[in-house]
Amino acid sequence: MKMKQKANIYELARASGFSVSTVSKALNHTGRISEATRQKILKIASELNYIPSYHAKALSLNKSWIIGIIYSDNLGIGFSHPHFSVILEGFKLEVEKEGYEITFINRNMGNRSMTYLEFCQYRQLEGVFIVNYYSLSKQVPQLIESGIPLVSADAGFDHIPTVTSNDVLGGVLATQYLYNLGHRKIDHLAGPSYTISAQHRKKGFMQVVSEHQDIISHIYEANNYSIEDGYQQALKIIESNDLPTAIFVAGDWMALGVIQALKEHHISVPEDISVIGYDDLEFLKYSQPALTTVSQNKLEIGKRAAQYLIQQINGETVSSLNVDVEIIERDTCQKRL
Amino acid sequence: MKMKQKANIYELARASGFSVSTVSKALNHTGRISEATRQKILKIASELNYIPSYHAKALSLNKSWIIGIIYSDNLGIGFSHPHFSVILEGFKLEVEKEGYEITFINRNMGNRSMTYLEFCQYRQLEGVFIVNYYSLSKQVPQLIESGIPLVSADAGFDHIPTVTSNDVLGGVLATQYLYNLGHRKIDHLAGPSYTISAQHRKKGFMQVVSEHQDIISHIYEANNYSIEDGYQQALKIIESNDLPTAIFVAGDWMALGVIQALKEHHISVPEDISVIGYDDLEFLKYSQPALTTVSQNKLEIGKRAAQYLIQQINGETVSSLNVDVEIIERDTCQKRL
DNA sequence: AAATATTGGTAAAGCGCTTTCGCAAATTTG
DNA sequence: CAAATTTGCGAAAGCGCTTTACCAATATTT
Repeated sequence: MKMKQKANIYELARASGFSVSTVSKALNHTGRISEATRQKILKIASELNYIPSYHAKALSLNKSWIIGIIYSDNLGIGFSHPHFSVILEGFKLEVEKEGYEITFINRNMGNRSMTYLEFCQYRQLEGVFIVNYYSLSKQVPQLIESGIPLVSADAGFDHIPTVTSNDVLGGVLATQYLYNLGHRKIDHLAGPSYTISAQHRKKGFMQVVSEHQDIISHIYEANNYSIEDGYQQALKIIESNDLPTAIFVAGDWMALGVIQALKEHHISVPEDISVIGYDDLEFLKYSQPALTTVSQNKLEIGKRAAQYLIQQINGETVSSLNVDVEIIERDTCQKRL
Repeated sequence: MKMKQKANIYELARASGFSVSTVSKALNHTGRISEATRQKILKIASELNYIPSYHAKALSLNKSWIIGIIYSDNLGIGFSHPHFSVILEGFKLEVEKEGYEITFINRNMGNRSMTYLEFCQYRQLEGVFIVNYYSLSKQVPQLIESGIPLVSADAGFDHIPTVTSNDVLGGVLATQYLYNLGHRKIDHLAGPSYTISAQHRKKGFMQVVSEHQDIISHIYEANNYSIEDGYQQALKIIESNDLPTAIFVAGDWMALGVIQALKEHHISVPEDISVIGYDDLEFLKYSQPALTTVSQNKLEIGKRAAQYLIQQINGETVSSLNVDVEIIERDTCQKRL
């Protein structure tokens, strides 16, 4: 077979007998040309196996169709992060629908090392999605200032449209759920107070508590969302000698630790104590007993973030958004008579 | 501040008094120019906040510095895949070290829908990393034929350099481990036979069995690697009324199902039966009891795949590679006296 | 000191595409 | 049927960078 590899627009022009500009118009469905010549050119293009050059297009049009991703992973687990990786997945699916690609913003490409902003300029990115950020996010203010469209899925910067779970609602729902099951002694194991999410979940909890005079509650606070911390804090609850009948734990990992600690002290879940977690980590539906939890709609968060970013790229203004959460009823909560 | 946004090479030329070609040489450290003028130009470049244009560079140099990723996810879990997402992470880290970016090959960009190959040509990709593939991989042969550098982390195509775990070794190690613990009645729950990995693990198992006359074994086979299938197959083992003292399960998910089934039949792990899994899924170190398993070095697989691909991009020829696996001793296996 | 080699720099073409502007031919209007 | 409009197409400049080929000015060799 004689496929002329990588024909360009000039060859199409020669082969078709039309000019380069006419060919361009035919391929892009722009400008004024007759349908007849358009079809002729298209036919030849397909015969010659024509594929346009992205680089030339991008240079000429000054548009990259690429969105930058800031995915700072200081846990060292990268794509495996059970929360943010799903959000990123939702984001990717949505932007691809609109014809955009994603690329990871990386501060040290090859030899040269760049700032976030420099990379954006270098690659002419259309916008940036900040999935999450940690220490190396000092460069974010510079991005904001530059005026490039931004959206985030991690609370923290006030000046960026942010799409996150409605964690206050989550706290409310979880607590109400336990209350409606008949629980009146409900403890809350909060996440680390320096995280916005932990603050909000706690706020939701306290809101429900204040609405019901008959709830007796204690609040404990972990240093991070780890299984280990959940375990340690549960020990405190046990030592307090004032066991609740239910615990709202601000994270699934911690909930796992809590359940383990209870088990070791022969306190059974859910018979003695009901436990509800938060996050709905994929694999915990298989834990024993399967964890009841508050599910964040991660795919939806990613999707909405994508829409918000694209709207900004198109010149619209957007604000922040809280995505609803829902209770996933499984086996770690029980009616209290 | 008067930052002239987006100065280009022409402005550098005018500002410095040199020609465009000289400026280009200064910036890229190529050609023959004096160190003095080079410094002058560099100084001006930094003053003017110069950032080159990727598109112009790529068009001119005919080099994109971008590697395509085929990550067909028919499980619908995308980045969260516990095996392949880690491999991808390792790959990404390694190629970024060498100055490459990754992008996801996507067959329907915006309106136009492209084949894998068309996308590669459109974006002038340097090479392609096939992380895994499923149904829509029919286009892969076309890629192979095109001669673009390829590497895969999923066995299946003979004509692509592939980096995978040494699953035969894994089967051998797991079985030997049980044997050395004193087990002589060892069953194997194999993965679905249409997967290469399952075949290899089983092969390793059978190899050790054939080396020891005193091993009594049965082999069961699941339809997929799911927890559910593990559960079902375990029931068969239990019904057989010829319980082994140890089971080598070809996947962690299945192992979870197996343990659950045993538990429900009051057969305790590891006291009555030892169980060893395969994969070392991140979160299973927290299962109860913590699963002993064969760990695949996923980051290493990704890293080596990256190196192999870059070597091909640089014109070298590479073959396939098996990365070593290792036993992770935890709590589901026990000495048999 | 003449012949040769090296150095420092530039002009210009090329990478592949888009788009404005202009012009002739075809079509519509009054 | 002349005038005004619309249609179909092409020439050429522009996007921002690299690189070859060439030239003049130095430096090095006999």
